[in-house]
Amino acid sequence: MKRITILDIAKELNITFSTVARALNDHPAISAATKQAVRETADRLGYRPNRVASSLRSGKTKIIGVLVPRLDVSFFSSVLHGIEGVMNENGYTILLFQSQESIKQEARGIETFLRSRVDGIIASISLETEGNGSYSEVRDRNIPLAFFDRVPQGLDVPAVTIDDYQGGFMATEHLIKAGYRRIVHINQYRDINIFNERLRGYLDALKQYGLPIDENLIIKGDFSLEFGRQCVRELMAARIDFDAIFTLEDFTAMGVVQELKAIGKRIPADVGIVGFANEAFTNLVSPTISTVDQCTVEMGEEVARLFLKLLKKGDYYKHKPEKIVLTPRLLVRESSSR
Amino acid sequence: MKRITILDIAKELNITFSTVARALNDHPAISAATKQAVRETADRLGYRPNRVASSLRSGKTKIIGVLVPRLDVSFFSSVLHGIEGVMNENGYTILLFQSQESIKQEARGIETFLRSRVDGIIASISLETEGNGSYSEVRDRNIPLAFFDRVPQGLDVPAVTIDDYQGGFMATEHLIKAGYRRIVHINQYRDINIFNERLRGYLDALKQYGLPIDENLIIKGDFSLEFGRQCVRELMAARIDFDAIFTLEDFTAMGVVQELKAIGKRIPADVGIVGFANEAFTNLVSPTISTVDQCTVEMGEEVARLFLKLLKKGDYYKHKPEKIVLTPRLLVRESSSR
DNA sequence: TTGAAAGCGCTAACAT
DNA sequence: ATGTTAGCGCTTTCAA
Repeated sequence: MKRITILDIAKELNITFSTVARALNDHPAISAATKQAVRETADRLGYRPNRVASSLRSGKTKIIGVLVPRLDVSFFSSVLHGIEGVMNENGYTILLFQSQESIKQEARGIETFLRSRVDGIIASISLETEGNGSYSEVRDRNIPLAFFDRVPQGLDVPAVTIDDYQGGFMATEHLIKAGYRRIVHINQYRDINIFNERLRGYLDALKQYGLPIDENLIIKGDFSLEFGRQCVRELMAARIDFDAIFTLEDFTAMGVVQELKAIGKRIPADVGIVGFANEAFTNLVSPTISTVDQCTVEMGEEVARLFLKLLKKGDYYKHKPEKIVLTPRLLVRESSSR
Repeated sequence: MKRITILDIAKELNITFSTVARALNDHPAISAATKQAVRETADRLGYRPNRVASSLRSGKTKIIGVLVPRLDVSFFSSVLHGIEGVMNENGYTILLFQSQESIKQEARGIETFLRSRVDGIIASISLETEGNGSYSEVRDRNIPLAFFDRVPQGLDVPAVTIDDYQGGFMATEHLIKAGYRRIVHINQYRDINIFNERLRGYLDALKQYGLPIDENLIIKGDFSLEFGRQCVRELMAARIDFDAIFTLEDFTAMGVVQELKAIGKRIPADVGIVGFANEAFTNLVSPTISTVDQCTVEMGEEVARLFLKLLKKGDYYKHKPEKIVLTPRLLVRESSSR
């Protein structure tokens, strides 16, 4: 099947291709009759506008690059769901790239986006990324850029995040108000802003309620269910006294719950638990796990909208970048209700 | 910052732009010295090849359109994770579109892909799609096309699926062997091939083990946790005797478990449960739920590889389309172990 | 209201 | 080993 171009339509109708182009783009100077004829012929011949050609000429691709760490993590796929939904409604298509949490792969993604001449980039940085990664170059080329959740520290760019500080604070405050006093916090060993913020929230809540800060209660490691179990084992082995655990994310909390149940601790009577992320399972397991909801789909939609605003403004880097901070929702469930 | 083209590099070095183009593409006829000089200048000037131009000229975009129902469903985001991983390694980028389970939106997706001149399309059809949807047109245009999991019935195309028949059979057989005799099956009201296959597996297992088929035990509805609960309530209200339930997917199974526990039934002693999909929570709840694993990431990787083979062959629609059927894994857990 | 013509940045056939 | 040339299919300016 031969590829139909505006030239073929023009020949059919004995007009020039530029008239066809204008008719298809609903140019005001073209007569209704011509437009009608052009559209019918286009349909009849099975014409599909060639976006590649139009992009080359116009310099706009109507494509947005989205760079996420990995899509088998429900947080990122939910956000992507939100981004795609809004972008789609506004006539943009998503070019997708996973960094797989690798800084090198992240750089490849940006390179690909640059070569593909995307109209802009939305990203969440990899765990390995330090400083600005390859993002300064995007900025230098005046390509609009927005981040969600994980934002490079050094770059003053538009971003949508949740208030991780507040999330950490709320979780801890809730545990304190429920009467827990020796609250363990399991964090991550890497220097990632959002994780540091949750820790800061934890510390400030303790301070505000006059509780001592005990370094023995602050654990850093990698996050996983297994790590949660290990933490409990180590706390017990070291005979460290505790009556609650606030974890950086839900899988760790799940591990904590499993191990505590295994050694006969009652939840929430003996130990209160709060996780982070509102993974689907937290509301299905027994006891249901209290957690902090990160408004994933909303975050995606917000970053997409913020991005569209940015695109309209032009001069992306001349204005003060807009930052949207969503308020996390504390979901109190059985694991901390006593 | 001015956009650098091969012409700028050529001017710097006093050679022609075609030499530059060849040097950049590592053409054998170009001297090592020239290549070296060109690459250095390209780096120095911050040159990025323009893929849009190269695509227009070459007719290849190195972009694959991926059309999925929705990314907030973990099945699809996991498969996409697999697809992107393999495609990425092979130099392809993913253009993403969600049909949101709507046939109209699905058609828009295909239209977008066609206009974007993607090198091929990988898709899983929407629940609304009947017949071939808009896919016949893709075929007519000789654009390579492959499906995963949900495949249009009428089109003979390459596809990766799991053996849903076998999944249904294994689940049912396992329940029979565990001593359950009155096995309910909760299915979906729509005429979707993969769902029908699971039902067929259920029926055949009953037949093979000489158990009667009781229409009262076959329920059709929409899938959700709430529907699972409702089914149990209705079975009880109608005083229908049953000792096991095999559901079409895990959330329904979860609802079934919750409702049964609520009315004091013991699992697996009184009622055995098997779900389908191996959602993350099935291994975390209590009792852990037996389920059928769909090999999601593997499915994505397989469909990507199948696709790459297809691309190499050319003449996509002249060969007999390859179909890969993955064997599902039955995961026996507490909910059906007695 | 329509036509003519230039050019976006490459690839690739042909020429030297 | 390098240069010349002709497009790919559009958008857009200028002219009629």
